[in-house]
Amino acid sequence: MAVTGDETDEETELAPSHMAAATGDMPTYQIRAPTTALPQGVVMAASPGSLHSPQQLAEEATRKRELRLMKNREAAKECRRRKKEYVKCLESRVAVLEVQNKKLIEELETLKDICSPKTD
DNA sequence: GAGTCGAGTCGTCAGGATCG
DNA sequence: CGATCCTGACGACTCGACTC
Repeated sequence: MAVTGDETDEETELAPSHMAAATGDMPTYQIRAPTTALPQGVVMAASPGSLHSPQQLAEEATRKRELRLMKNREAAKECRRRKKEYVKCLESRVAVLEVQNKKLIEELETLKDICSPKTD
């Protein structure tokens, strides 16, 4: 499958935050970062003071919409990246806990053997 | 090879959360 | 309170596996 190579292995603390609100489930893996950086190639629109004709207003509206779509596109990508990372994090935690659980069960069996009265 | 299916990805919209 | 951010949901698209 031709997939975008956006895998990262950075160790980020994924802090569940607000929003157990609506449907409750799905904890969020949201990291509020100061992302004021615009996607490459984005040029800020002309200052609002310089608008005149309806055509210019329409162009401004179009520019705003395109900028919003572009930002949202990037936001969606980032959101999906974080979600993948969160899931990966959960999966590795599951793996660790499974090993831990297995060890505890083994330990329990050993202790049972030691403590159980011999019936010979 | 053509058709179908399931899984994955992407862009967009809607609406709640947050910020200034 | 308007602007912006974040994310679930949806539809469109692609790709590989499978069947005929």
